[in-house]
Amino acid sequence: MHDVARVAGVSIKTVSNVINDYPHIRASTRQRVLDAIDELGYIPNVAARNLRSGRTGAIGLIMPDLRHPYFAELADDVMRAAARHGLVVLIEQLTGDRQQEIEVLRGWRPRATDGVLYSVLNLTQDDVGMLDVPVPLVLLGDRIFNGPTDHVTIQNTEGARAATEHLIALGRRRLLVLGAHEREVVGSAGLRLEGYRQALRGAGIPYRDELVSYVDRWHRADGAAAMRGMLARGVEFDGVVAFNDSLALGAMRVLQDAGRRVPDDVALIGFDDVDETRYSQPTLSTVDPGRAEIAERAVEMLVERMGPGGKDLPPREVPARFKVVPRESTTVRHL
Amino acid sequence: MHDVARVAGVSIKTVSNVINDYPHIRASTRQRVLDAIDELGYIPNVAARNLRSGRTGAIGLIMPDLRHPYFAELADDVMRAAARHGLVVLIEQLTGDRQQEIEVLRGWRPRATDGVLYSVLNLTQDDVGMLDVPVPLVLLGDRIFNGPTDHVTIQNTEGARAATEHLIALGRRRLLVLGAHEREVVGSAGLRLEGYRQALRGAGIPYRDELVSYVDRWHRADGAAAMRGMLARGVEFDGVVAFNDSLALGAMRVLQDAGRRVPDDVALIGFDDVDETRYSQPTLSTVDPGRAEIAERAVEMLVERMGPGGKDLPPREVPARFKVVPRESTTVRHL
DNA sequence: GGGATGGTTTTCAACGTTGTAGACTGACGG
DNA sequence: CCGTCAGTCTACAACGTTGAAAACCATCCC
Repeated sequence: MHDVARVAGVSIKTVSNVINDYPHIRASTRQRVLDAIDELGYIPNVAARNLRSGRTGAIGLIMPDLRHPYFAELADDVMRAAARHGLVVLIEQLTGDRQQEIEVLRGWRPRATDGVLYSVLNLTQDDVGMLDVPVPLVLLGDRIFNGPTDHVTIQNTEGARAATEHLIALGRRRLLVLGAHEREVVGSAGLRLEGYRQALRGAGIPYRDELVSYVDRWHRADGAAAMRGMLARGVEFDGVVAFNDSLALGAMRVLQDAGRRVPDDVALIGFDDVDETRYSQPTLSTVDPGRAEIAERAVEMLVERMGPGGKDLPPREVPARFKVVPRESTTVRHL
Repeated sequence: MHDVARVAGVSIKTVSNVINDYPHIRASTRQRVLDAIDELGYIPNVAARNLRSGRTGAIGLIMPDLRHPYFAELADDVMRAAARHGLVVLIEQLTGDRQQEIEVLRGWRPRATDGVLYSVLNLTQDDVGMLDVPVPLVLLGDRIFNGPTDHVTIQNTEGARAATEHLIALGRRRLLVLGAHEREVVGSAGLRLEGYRQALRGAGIPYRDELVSYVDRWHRADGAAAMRGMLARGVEFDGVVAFNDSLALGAMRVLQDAGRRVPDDVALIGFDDVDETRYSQPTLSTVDPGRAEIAERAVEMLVERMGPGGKDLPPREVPARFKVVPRESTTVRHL
């Protein structure tokens, strides 16, 4: 920067002003500085800028690992949205371990960014205190309500309810659930289960616990294992509400191995609308939770909070628009 | 840090020394400092540290977007490997635009990290000059050879050849190729095509251009479209070598829609061994290019280069071990 | 002509840390 | 008793940038 200043014949502060688009600069001066920058191939030192200005130009994204297609696609959406605001995204993966999650929040990373997007996983209402971090924070997803922060929520209950109603509309009555979590109430699993129950209630179908499969993790392998367990126990069912697409796809595979036709014998619906659902055999009906909108809004809200006066905004909660996406796995062929 | 020093009754430099594990510190002093740090909840300022020390603790990962399951899984592997070395990963996505790719390399991001992992996409041998960046660089994948940098390579030719031979061993002779790139020689597509040709040659099967489907991008949708095109043209084939799993899965879906049985009518093999291949219907045979090993080795090599004397190491090229993973899409059922 | 005005540029200090070099301390050998 | 030495600790400056405030400089108006 000193070199640039010397070449352009100005002070380093003027170079700084040019770089930062300070308005009151004579056009000719600006041009001389820009030329000098070009000539010398000068690139600002990020660390020094961060140190002096207190902002890093980066936001953190704390989420479960990228192996989940949903989170990979969410990360992609977030990175694109952030790029539109000139921000870089630092991804921090959660292992599913509650202790690690708390350490991540308490750790230095949040302080190395201007703000944090946090796709909550293992924390509960009791952990609200944990969210009292010194940087702007926006939550994605579910779990903690009445927190001190902004929150872009997936409409878990409403979405699961709509998914379940979709199966009921096909005439299915014995509806398996994949992905429930024991004793959980405020997480995705708990909320989606509630949606399922609401739909049953609405249709006058009794809720039966034997149809609920408790699955901790939501990978394909878990869906496959859960379905194998159900089949082994000889449970009868003609529809499956899976709490995410991976579970649904893992389960579908097992169903087909067992000779059940999808959707004829068993109709199947997932949750998340990952790209993969468009290419499975059969294609998977699912609930689009509004992922792109979630990323977009979350970044926007974070940017607002990072801006001047952002600290004084009251906590906001924005529900994303969801919609049921019917595909082949719930489309009974006309024979 | 000043506060910590005051509370512990030492100079700030001693605090710094404790934090950085400087060996010559009296145990009692260290303890007093640690206690003070704890008491005050002190966290080092990353920007200041970066500025003073010249290192950022971050490495860049330049790659195509995370929507490709292969790259999402690779990013995950890289992040885990980096974490083991105490490094953070900054992901930069490529759009597929050659100009953007050059800008990314020329841009400030590489300079904001201690080193860069670069999963080459659109550059060719002619662009070797572009790689002359001021930070340590390790290439992942293919494309540029005899570059000035370290290079962890996928065994594209050998892998594709083994995949093709796998189909030939099943007795298939009319082998479709999905994912070739026009006139390309040194990229994944070119190298994999070469492997395909080698396998045909080895088996005395003539190479026929009508069986080669040129597909620019390698998403599921592209595989589906390519396969639709082939079917529309009435090309006859009994096996498909797809240059990645997404292409294969997209194509498989179209094949099944068209009433072709996989693998009975058409055997199908992909490339990458993404998780999804284990759950498709039927499961997809593929080539495991050694992704975990690639991430691991690449980070290791980058760390070596970032260390003292790293600049003087000669460029190294490490081929990853690959292996064919046979699954149902190439396992003819015994009827 | 002098002061007010507003655009343009500069000076100065500071952000929080670490590298360098040196100061202090006690133990030890001569 | 002094010099040496290893082990500990500290003073100081510097990393490259930007915020605050002041200086400069035309222009304009009374």
